[in-house]
Amino acid sequence: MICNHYNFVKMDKIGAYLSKHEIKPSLQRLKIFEFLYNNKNHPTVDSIYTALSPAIPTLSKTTVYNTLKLFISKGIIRSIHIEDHEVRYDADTIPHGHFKCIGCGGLFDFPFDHHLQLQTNLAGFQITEEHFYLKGYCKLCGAN
Amino acid sequence: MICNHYNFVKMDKIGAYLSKHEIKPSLQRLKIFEFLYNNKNHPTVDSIYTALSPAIPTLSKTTVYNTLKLFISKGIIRSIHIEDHEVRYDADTIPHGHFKCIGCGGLFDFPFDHHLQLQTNLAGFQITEEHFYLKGYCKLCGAN
DNA sequence: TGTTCATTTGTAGTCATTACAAAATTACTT
DNA sequence: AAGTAATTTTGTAATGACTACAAATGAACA
Ligand SMILES: [Mn+2]
Ligand SMILES: [Mn+2]
Ligand SMILES: [Zn+2]
Ligand SMILES: [Zn+2]
Repeated sequence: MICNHYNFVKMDKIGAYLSKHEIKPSLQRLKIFEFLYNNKNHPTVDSIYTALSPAIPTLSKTTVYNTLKLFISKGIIRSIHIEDHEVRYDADTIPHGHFKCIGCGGLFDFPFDHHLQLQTNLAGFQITEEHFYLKGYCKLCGAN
Repeated sequence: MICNHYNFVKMDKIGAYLSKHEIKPSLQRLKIFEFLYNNKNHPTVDSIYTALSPAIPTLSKTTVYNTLKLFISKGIIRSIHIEDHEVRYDADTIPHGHFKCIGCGGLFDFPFDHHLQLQTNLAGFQITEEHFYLKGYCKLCGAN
């Protein structure tokens, strides 16, 4: 159920990855990206902030917002908008689908062939992003 | 480019449509659904409110919010969350794709075969909704 | 060390949405 | 038709996620 498109070996590789994308690897940026990389359940701003606060006691929620916005502008993470009241983040930028469970709130990855859909009447349109997601009940929450 | 999945002939048919879905057809509800039905550009709460205010001078934005929420709970419209700062609404509930132009902000329909994707590793998951959308530049905004 | 620049932080402000209760409208009963 | 109850609409206040902004901190460099 989990996509593994990238292959960092160690924490210190993340610094090089950020640098390669013109992002100076400060402590906060390293930790935030590391958290996103290790937690493939698509965290929210709040869950990132709550998780990192103990390790970085001075961390500000504004920094989390700013850093995620920076990451998005550099193209190394994506934001996921499924519910109107929550934004979730994903360090996996290779196109894949998402399943949102309306029971437990879990957000799961699944692969899909993103070239199947393009045989549609969008001639002359320039596509830069594609998003595909499902909603329903996951295996554990199955309503029955 | 526009999907036409439903076939109301006249305004007064909308009352029956609402009733069939356990929605008492008040003036506000009729007008709001009619507007959504006639404007397939996926309006926002604000554009609905602004458009209907002249005809219904007493209209409250709260009523627009409440009515849209009611329509969604009864399953006759859908909300579309693509950007984090705007929610758009669609009276067409039959699965179809959306193309969001990052130039002009336009949101266009396109058909797609929603059964193509389901050959994926989601065994045991109950799917209740599927959403597929693209972002990029429309024919008019084409960046070149 | 001193100077400059980039990053982080806390606070104040914004804005879309919601909660809530009063007002208005509709439905029902006598 | 008048009275009563239920539903719907409306306006205002409150909420809460996100942003703007400027001070504080920290890194880079001479
Ligand atoms: Mn993902
Ligand atoms: Mn549509
Ligand atoms: Zn679940
Ligand atoms: Zn356009």
